[in-house]
Amino acid sequence: MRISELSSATGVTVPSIKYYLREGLLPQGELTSANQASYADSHVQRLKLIRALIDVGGLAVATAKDVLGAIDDTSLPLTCVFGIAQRAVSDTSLYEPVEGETDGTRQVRETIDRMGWHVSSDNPGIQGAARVIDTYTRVGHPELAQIWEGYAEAAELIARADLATVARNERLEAMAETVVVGTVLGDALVSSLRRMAQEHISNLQFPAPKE
Amino acid sequence: MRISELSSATGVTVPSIKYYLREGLLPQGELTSANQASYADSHVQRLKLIRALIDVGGLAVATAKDVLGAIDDTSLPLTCVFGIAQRAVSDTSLYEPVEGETDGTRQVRETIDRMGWHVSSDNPGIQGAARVIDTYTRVGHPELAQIWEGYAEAAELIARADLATVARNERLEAMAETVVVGTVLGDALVSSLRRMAQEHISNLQFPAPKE
DNA sequence: AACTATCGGATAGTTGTGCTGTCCATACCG
DNA sequence: CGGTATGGACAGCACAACTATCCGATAGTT
Repeated sequence: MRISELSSATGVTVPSIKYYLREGLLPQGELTSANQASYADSHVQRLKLIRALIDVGGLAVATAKDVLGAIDDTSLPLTCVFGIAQRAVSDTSLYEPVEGETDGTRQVRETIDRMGWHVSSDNPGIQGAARVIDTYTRVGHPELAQIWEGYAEAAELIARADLATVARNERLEAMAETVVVGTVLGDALVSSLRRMAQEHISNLQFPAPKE
Repeated sequence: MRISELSSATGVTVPSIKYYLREGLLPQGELTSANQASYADSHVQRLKLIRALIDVGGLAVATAKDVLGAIDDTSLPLTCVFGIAQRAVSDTSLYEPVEGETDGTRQVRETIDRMGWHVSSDNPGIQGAARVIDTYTRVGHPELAQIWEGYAEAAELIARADLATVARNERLEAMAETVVVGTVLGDALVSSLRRMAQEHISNLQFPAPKE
């Protein structure tokens, strides 16, 4: 398969494919001569995955490169892949360490205890959650900082579904990819479902007159 | 309060404040003469809100302008503000309409029915969820498309917590802002909690040897 | 009243990201 | 054998979000 066929098989333009090759997201094709290369089905799959991570998962190109590297490194244990995928979706200013002890970090620790969770202190979720809580108060909406109880229960349900799906996978070598795709795209799915549920519950609580 | 005081009160640089003024996110200060303006506490609050939406919520500047407009428009009913906030967080390629009937849209409709939700057909979550489902299959991980059951239950829990918090607000004129902040920042909070819960559940299912 | 720092407003420039376009020597295809 | 496609290098582009510079006016100190 040559580059133009790879392009038409995936809908990605040839210049973009060349860009991903340059950036190291897509492995080089097998060179058949000085300036001819052939691409396999695995390149089609990889390219679809790249676009999924970038377009649907919202990852930056450089971040996508990192998680693809984690998928390819078969020596990495699964928990490690999880961590890399988590850090990838968390690759925004949101997750930069909050300096020192804040109300947010305190509340997050309390909730972790209450839920009986066992979470390592470098989990990016801790920083992210603490920052959101602190922001709620900062913008003058401390009432939102109490929204926790429902969210934490829900997060545990989600994580159970996540792990059950990963465990159900029979092909062991595909599990790393499942973990990455599930973690990165799962956020978008949860948000989308939240939008729908919000409208439903909102209709129950504030019934609008039919137009 | 002059612009430099506004700057030091919020930690936002003077050029950035000028930029937000230009773009219409921050209302002009009251002109005391041809080239002197004074800013009030409301400007400090607004500026903090702007940075929260952009930095923590991840909104684009232009999108933040839209939701701020929705907060200010007191004639808008709350359900409308909800919709605008939802569309704001959904302002990525993820939510562009999927053309035609796909497996994803079919599965989303099924889930909506099963959950007994009442969701209008232009809810951005429908497009977003459908696209994620379709992407799961496209990248060769159809097993993830079954992750639904847990997610939908969890989304309903989250939405209940959201609505309960909004309803609990005593100041009616602040409810629109609560809705926006809760919707926009809530996604980040849910994702963060998901990261923590994932690590916890992952430790339960795949206990790692202590180093 | 002079002087200096700061102001608002306008405009231009910078940085980073994610492509896209052009070029060229080579290679395949009819 | 001639036209089209290829790989690779490099420059260019569009957009977003600032950031820097300049200007004449003004506020506050002296």
